[in-house]
Amino acid sequence: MNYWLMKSEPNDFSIDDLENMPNQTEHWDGVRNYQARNMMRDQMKIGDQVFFYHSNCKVPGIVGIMEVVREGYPDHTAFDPQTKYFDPKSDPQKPRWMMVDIKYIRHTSRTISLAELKECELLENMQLVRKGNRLSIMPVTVQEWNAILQLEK
DNA sequence: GCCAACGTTGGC
DNA sequence: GCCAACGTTGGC
Repeated sequence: MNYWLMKSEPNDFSIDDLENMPNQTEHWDGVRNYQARNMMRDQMKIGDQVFFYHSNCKVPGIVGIMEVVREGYPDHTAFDPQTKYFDPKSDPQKPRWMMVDIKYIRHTSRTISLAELKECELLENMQLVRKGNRLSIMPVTVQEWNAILQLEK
């Protein structure tokens, strides 16, 4: 099993929104970055555990845990001119963008802030805390995963 | 709102 | 294939 972290702007889609979805499950649409796309297409497997991260907000940080429940398939929002994620270059016969389905597991007991993650020595090599990191999906090692769960307590 | 970092686009 | 221009991300 693999571990991941996925970012979302809470104004757009928050951990509470996910919890309130039917079956507490939603497709992770709108990713328009090839590296992130490749991870969803090739590496994310059913049962993988994922941190939900709130970005671009007052206190950026980890707010919950979720699980992959459907593996990579075409992101249909790329085909719909009505959505802000429309991409005319994505052909339904040959989709450019992919997504996975994610199911809510729980909120963390509190927001584990980016500032706190940056202070943790065990996490100093984590992609998230590196300067200039802009990937919205990234792998988390088992050591990092466990270190973050320790921080939560 | 600013701006650094980074990805993408497109002319050549 | 290079690289300047441009757009986006996201912390602060």
